[in-house]
Amino acid sequence: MKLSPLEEYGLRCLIQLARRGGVQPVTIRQISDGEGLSPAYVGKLMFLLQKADLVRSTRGVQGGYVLARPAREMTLNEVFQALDPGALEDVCGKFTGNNGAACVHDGSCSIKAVWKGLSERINGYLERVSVADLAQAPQLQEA
Amino acid sequence: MKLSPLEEYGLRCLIQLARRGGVQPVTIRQISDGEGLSPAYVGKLMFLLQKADLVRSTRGVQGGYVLARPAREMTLNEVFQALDPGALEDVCGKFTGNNGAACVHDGSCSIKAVWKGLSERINGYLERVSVADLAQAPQLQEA
DNA sequence: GACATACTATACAAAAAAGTCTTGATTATC
DNA sequence: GATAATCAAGACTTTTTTGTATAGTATGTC
Repeated sequence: MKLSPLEEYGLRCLIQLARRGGVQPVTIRQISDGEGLSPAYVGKLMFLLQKADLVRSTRGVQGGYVLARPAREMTLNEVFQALDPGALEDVCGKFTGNNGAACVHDGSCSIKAVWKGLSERINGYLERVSVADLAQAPQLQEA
Repeated sequence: MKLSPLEEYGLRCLIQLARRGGVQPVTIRQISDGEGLSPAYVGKLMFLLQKADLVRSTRGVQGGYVLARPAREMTLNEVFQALDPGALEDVCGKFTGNNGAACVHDGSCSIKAVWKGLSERINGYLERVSVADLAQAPQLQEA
């Protein structure tokens, strides 16, 4: 039950974009300097975020990245989904044990029900927190 | 934002113990057969669960494992903590980037506040679900 | 239109985690 | 008290994930 590095760092990059927040694109170099990450790694993160339509890129000399939408309308749920696809989903499909393709609990699977309830809770919380919340306040959000 | 295999499988083993629930110890072989896992792997899981005082073992011929406490008093929070220590904690200590030992956001770290809020939410939910809830009902718990 | 800047995409290496194996210790039964 | 059953603990291998490197494409400026 934890955040992956991709989720953590990707989120930070988005927050930095939101903070610099102008119309002027922010370059990978600027982001990587600001966050203490390698340019190559930031490139990969931005690639993932762009595929999920969270950032928009401009190439060439004055190029860089801007948020694709206002930070206020960008939820943590979307962000994590983009950076670690299929995380909170399909538990019974992933963990099947060695008995073959099907879950040994097939039919009366209680784990599935619990996990569903749990993931709904978590996603519910993540949907109520926007990137703007994080970008603006150093204080705890009581969303 | 996902469960690790250890958390998933370890939880299942506990549920199985709760279901068989007698005074008679359940052997590793029985658990591994029931869950479709290798005996060696179940051994490792039970080792972790015992260190956390969630199960109690008896050696020798009629040995095996029993729950250390009633399943009703055993929360998912404890279980996950036992199987993946330090998961929902200390994010800023773990992900520091390349700028050295300290988080580049030191001082005005908004991520830390957010993550704190998030982990409190999740733990709050996990504390309200017991192993007994999962062992008994195939339906969704609205805890 | 050549060149430098900057993103795009994939292949590769390194690190972490998962899962297996082996050796050892303990206990009931005969 | 010898034997078979069963857990204990750590070393080892395999797989997955993370992070890096590299080759390629687009664009603004001179």
